[in-house]
Amino acid sequence: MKTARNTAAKTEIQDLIVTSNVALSHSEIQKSLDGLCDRVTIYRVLERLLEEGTIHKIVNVDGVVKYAGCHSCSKKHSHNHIHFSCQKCKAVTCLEDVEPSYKLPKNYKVSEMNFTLSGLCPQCL
Amino acid sequence: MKTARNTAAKTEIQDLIVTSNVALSHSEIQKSLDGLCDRVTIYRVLERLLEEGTIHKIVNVDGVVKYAGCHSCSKKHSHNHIHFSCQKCKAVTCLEDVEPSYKLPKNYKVSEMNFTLSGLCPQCL
DNA sequence: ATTCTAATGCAACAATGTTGCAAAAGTAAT
DNA sequence: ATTACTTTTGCAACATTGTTGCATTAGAAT
Ligand SMILES: [Mn+2]
Ligand SMILES: [Mn+2]
Ligand SMILES: [Zn+2]
Ligand SMILES: [Zn+2]
Repeated sequence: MKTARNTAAKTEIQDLIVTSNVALSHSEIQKSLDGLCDRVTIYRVLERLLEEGTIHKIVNVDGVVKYAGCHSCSKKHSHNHIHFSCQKCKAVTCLEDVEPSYKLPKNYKVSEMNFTLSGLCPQCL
Repeated sequence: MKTARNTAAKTEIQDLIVTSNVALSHSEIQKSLDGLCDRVTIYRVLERLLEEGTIHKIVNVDGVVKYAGCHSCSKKHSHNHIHFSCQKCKAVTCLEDVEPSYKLPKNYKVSEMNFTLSGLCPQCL
């Protein structure tokens, strides 16, 4: 069996993401860590945190990948919430309360969704 | 003033995308063109087609950027439709008829949306 | 045919992400 | 505390995707 280990890198990265009120990109995390560990390690830690269900991944409209803490996810990711990407302050936030509704025409089996709105956030409006 | 010109590359790329019933990525287009023009030219043609409002850009859940023809866009892109990304056949399609509804909590100004569902398409179900 | 300039090719670069492998460091057992 | 096991890391090397500068090519209007 595989036994996960607690390392400085993992603890610090997890703390950064979960504490933050905006989603963070790999490069933003790297900047915050200030040389605590290698770039590759950050990628691998993020991968582990995703598998654990601690964080979730957001692909922004501009293609930038960001990470945010999970709140109502226990082991299985169930993200049916919207993300908002501010074009001015560049902040990407989870709108956990906003669940979109839609109706698919034919036989589709949905297992994942990625819904990002972009524009101006309340602070920048 | 700038006067657009019709070139072999542009004509071919536009035809490929508009004709296709699935969204195409840069690399898929490059493969189809089979050396007709340089990689960079493809990027620049895609940029032009986007500005012209002939095609629209889709950032998939996996981060892959795809391009599809516009149908109800006249100069201004207005894409309020959903995209579906099949995890089996990898096809990304426009579901032009499906318009999601949602209600944002605070003061947000939305100018763009990117909504992609992934799972199994009717063919793969 | 001449002229103007949009469009292209090429090389060089940057950003992001992945992989292999040896070294380092958790963790549990002794 | 020491040992043994295996996860995790660092480093180098690589792949993919996208951008930029500049000289050259080639539409299209005259
Ligand atoms: Mn979220
Ligand atoms: Mn579409
Ligand atoms: Zn903002
Ligand atoms: Zn399919």
